[in-house]
Amino acid sequence: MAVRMKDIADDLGVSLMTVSKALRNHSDISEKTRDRVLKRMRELNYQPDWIARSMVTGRTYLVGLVLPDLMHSFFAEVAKGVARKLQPMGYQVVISDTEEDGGIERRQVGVLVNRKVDGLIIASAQHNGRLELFQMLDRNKIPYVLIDRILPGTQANYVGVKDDDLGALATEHLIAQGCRKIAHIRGPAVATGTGRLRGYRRALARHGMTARPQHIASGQYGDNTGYEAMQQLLRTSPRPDGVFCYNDPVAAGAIKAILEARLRVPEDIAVIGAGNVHYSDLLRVPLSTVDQSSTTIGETAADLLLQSMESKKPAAPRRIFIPPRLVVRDSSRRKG
Amino acid sequence: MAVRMKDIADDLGVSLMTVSKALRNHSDISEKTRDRVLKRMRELNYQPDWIARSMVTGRTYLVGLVLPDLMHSFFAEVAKGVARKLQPMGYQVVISDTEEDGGIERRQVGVLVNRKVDGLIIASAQHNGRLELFQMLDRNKIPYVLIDRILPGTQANYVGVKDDDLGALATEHLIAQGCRKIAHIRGPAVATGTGRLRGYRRALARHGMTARPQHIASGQYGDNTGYEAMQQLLRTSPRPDGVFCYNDPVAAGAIKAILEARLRVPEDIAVIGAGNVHYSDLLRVPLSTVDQSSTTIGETAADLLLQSMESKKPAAPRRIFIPPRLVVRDSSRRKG
DNA sequence: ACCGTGATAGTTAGCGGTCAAGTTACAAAT
DNA sequence: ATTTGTAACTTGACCGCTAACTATCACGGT
Repeated sequence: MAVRMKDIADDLGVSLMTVSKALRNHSDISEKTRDRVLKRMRELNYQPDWIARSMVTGRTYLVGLVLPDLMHSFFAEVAKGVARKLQPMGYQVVISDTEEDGGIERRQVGVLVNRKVDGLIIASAQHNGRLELFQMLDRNKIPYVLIDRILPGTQANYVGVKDDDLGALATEHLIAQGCRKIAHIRGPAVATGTGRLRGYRRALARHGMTARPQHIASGQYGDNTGYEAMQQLLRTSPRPDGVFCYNDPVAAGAIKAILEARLRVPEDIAVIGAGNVHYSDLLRVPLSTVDQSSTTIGETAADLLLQSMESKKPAAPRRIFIPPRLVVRDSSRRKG
Repeated sequence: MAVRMKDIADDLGVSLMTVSKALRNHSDISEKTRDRVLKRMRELNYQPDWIARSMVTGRTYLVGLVLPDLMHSFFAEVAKGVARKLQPMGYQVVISDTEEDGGIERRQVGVLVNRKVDGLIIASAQHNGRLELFQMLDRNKIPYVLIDRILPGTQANYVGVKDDDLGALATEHLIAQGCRKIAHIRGPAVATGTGRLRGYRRALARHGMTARPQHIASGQYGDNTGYEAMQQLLRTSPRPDGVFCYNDPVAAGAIKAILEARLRVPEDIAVIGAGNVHYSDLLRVPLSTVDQSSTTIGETAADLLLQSMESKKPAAPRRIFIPPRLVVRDSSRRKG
């Protein structure tokens, strides 16, 4: 069916090997022959067979991208960044949505490994057994880069924001806007959630305040976390005058609750989220947020992975932190 | 390094072929031998080498998913649906973001084809040369399913909503809510955009109205299409009392413009979008919309592709239309 | 006793490439 | 004239697996 090297070789009366070498610019082919070969390849529209090549070289030019949830816009953006960086280098991205399930994650990584992907980029779901999973990768010498969720206690390539800093940045901003009773709607007890909480506390401490326990709401109530957690916060006393929300969807829910209670944003309560999802400024009250440069994270992770894959000797793992960036919109901007 | 069939064969004193057959439940292996083989496989944690297998069978168990924009939540949801359906069947999804660029699309499809993916799911960006692209697929006998954007004038598997119906459904709803001067903010001049416009016109016609030319705004002004197009509509006379927007982000922008003009939604102007993006009800005015069951589209496309891939004889192409579903929220709900 | 048959296992050839070790032919060095 | 060198190709062997034959053996029918 398709054109093979052999066809070209027979066609030109040279050996298969000559064709193979010519294609890969091997030094011991004369310019004349190489040109003949390349010309004929173009004429016949020869496409090298990746599979056959993989078989002998062991490289697949496939990269696995393992994400907890494609629909979460943060991960979608990361995916975009990764793809944009890798495709021009001849790599294809195999995607895997683990639905935040550790079991699926382990299984999928396993599948990808025995598909012999050249490398992996993983935003790992929380689960015990993560450690072994990554040790397995180390043993098999498969380069990988973790993103977003760091795995404490291991050395591994990592790209993400420092969640502490993110939390601190957001909280500092609220303080600068004059808020003095700042609440936090926290995220799940994974790295990201606890880091942001820690940053929140740190910022308060720096200004001689402490977080009132009743002002830290955790919202594991399902999908409209933000809405419900905020309702709960509104009943506390003193009533908060600023809220730092774990992420933008939560913040959107919080705003909804505040407005429903006939309070104003930001005059009565200033709100800031995190993630800078792209619809943030389409909300009725455009949402202040902390941008974590999702696409950049993806691109950077891809770069890091490329280095690990191309270099023969395993380089020392690196951790790259993208600085969080404040995006002030109406939900936290107090004039004067 | 890894365990191969040969290792198991030698280990057990049988031939390689026996192992191969045992693994695949070939009928001419005795139960006893098969069990011995499988047992040893488990003990040694044998993982078949997909590449080697592909090499001889010609099947890769890879499916290409070609999308114009991963960050668009519709496509992200589709991707999720596709992955969810395909992964359990042993297929992996190779993703490709074409950034709405026909050139990239063609190139990527090419790459995927010579990677020998078993099938493709494509939401094609608009460009001339599409036809040839799909003819190429036909020639190479690669099963594929188009989604969202149909390609007129060809026979091909397709899954999506009928955009006419979607437009009509939205418009009928506005009419039912008492709107009499209904405007439309239209999308780009591709299948989706024109279909929805056609549906809008059809619904109006059915009720003896016609679309006033000034009430059809096209908003190619960049990213806040909806906002700007709505401002323009607000200056027309008669002022519309209902707007059907091409999609939800546009609708969100439109609402913003309306509220800024100190008008009320839905009392003064009712608004409906399309797509039911997941943040629609986080907006200040929860947005009415037409759901196109993105995940279902993905799953259905995957099913259809599975059929084409598994059956040897190429089945007649099918077009599956998912009925659009009205989701009424506050932005269009008029009491009484 | 002969042969056909069904159940089980083994052999032979690749699939389309690449790698490493030959083989030429011809020019320069001894 | 013989050796040596080198540029330019060619020759197997092999990557891990499967398809399509071929071989072996026990058993029953005639």
